[in-house]
Amino acid sequence: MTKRRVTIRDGAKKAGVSTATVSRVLNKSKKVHFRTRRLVENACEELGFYRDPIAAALRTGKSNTVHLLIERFDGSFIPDILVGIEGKADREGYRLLVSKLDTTQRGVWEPGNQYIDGIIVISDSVHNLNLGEVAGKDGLPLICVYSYSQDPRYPCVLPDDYHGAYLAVQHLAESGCEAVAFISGPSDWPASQDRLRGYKQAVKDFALRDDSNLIELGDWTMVSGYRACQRLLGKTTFDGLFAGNDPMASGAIDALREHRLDVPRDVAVVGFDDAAFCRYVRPTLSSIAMPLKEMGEVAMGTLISMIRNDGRLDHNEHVIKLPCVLRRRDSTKVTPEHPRAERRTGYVTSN
Amino acid sequence: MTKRRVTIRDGAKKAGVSTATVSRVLNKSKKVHFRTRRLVENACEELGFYRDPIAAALRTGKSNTVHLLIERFDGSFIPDILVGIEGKADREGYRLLVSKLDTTQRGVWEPGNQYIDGIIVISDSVHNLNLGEVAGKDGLPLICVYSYSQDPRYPCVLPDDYHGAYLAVQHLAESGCEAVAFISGPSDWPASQDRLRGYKQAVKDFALRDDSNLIELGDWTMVSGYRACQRLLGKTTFDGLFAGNDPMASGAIDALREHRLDVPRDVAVVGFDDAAFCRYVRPTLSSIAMPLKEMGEVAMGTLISMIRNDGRLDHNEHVIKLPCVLRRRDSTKVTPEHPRAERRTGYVTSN
DNA sequence: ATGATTAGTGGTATCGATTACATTTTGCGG
DNA sequence: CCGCAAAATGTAATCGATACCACTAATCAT
Repeated sequence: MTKRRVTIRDGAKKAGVSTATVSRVLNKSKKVHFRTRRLVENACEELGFYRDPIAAALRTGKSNTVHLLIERFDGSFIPDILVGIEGKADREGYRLLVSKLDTTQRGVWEPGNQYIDGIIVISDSVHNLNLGEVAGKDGLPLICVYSYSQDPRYPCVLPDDYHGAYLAVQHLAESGCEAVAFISGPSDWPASQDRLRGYKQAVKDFALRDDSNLIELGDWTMVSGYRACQRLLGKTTFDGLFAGNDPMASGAIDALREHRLDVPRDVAVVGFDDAAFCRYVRPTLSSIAMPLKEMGEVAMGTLISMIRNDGRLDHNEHVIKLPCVLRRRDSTKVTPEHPRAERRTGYVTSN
Repeated sequence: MTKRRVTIRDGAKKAGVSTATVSRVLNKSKKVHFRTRRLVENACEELGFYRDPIAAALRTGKSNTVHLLIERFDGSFIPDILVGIEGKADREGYRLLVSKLDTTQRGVWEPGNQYIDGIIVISDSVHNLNLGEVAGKDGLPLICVYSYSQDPRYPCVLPDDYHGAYLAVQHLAESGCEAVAFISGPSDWPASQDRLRGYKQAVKDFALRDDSNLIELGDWTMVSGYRACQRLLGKTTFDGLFAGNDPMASGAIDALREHRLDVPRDVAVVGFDDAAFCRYVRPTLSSIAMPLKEMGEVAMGTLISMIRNDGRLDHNEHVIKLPCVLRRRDSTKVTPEHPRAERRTGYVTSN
């Protein structure tokens, strides 16, 4: 406990050079003779010396730390995004500080700036959030993941909802569906709008029944999916269903079951988000998986490049969209007895 | 960009006092006249001055930062634990640094100690992990969550698995079951052992059928639960089933369904962990919920008290167990047509 | 050979807050 | 109104690494 820290001075003395030289070695500066460098490296090695990042941060004003602001830790998509962020951060030598978004907003240690080099916001409701305020008046580099940013100073990384929805409907079409219903999330969410666009485009491209009766709104919850599906069943018929997220798909399946409709025989169903429970419900639920890990990696990578670029983004587009992928499961399985797919073979377009 | 930081000296000048006094105000030292204090507070307020935590950390050697080492970010129990940890940390004025356990172990910035005051390890497989090594030779205060620690220097916070299992079996008994099967996790996991003990005790206390044929092993996966249940069905009969976790319960239900047994009519089922998907499977799955948020809070609280106590734990027991709670859902519902519970009314013991 | 570069290195002020110690002010009994 | 303890405040060294500047030695062009 009484043991003093090994400082750069100890290293310098041991190597018989000045602290400045040791510092240069530590920072991989070019201007050190390779013999000296080796000398210093050995001395530090022997002493077990490592630079104190706190002292370095004080002097340089750079802490190699990124602050992660998370809206809800228990959002199901968070963990995978974190995996991506952490991996990239680690590889690039950045530390990660985390806290809850509102915690930080109410200013507990709000302008405890200066020791973070950038900010990543993970939220799904940033449209009612002032990013400029979060970045602080010092205008720290900031990027958000999973939510739109209107402000071009702050880039954002998003799943390509349009493309994901398109994939879902394409899959249903290729499974032989001819009328695909869509249960959308609330229409004021950018994600909902994009998914609706993707749905409509695919309906057109695959010559599915184009009918506004096939579209209903939910509020992302399971019960809203159940009710939306009931409304659909009350006014029209369909053999495919695309839900804006997995809980709504789950609720819809309940409604279908109540109407004695079998999934996937009578109606094939695709959800969105590829939540963990897709593997546990029966039938297992086909879904669109967002590239969460990649989103995290890209966000971290972009932020780092902003940090190194004096806080500015170098490329033009501040909205970065990453492609989703389809996860096929039983809820869209084509069984030998009901080879819907064959009926439609040939309709399938490119892409 | 060229704007210099507002320092303690600016605050001191503005308030007409010395930096020492400002510092004392900042640190809520008693020895400041309340008039001076107000003066300083106003000055700082006006200037928008906040102490630079980096400088403070350099001087004091305390950073008010706790390092969170997470084994797997995508473990389903992580988010709720984080909620607890973050909340407590925020309230107590601690920052949270996160990284992956193995990332840090392989020494990337390993002895970048000195700027963290303590460590929290979140892992479910710490029995093959050297905690002393993680804490470093400086012996930083360390606590683990969700995993056992053999070393009394490092406390751990766990769910009370024994009690949770007991609750599950009690619930099945009270729902009218007379023979409760148990699908255990691998027997080398401490959690499995505790849950088995809880199961056995409840079987005794509630006078359920005591039969080693009712116990099978799985490996936590859904398919292992399916197979274990098949084995059970091949050698015995039962009207209740307790699975060591939710995926195994889910697999078991598949096997039951294959055998044309209805859940909960023929067999009532309880899982463990209260995973998110319990609400989405059909029937919805009763489960034992671990007090994850509380575990996080208690871990953080305990760690902080260790930090303030020179790294040592003040109370004796280094294993802290928190009670689980039962979540009743449809997989154990007693229907009017099958009022098993009534059959057993009166058997119910205390607790 | 001379002056001009440049590579390599050292000396030391500095980042901003804390705190041991010194100093001043206040309070109070007599 | 004195004296002395307690309270309040100031002075300045310090934490450890960095980076500006200065300096030496080596390289090079003419």
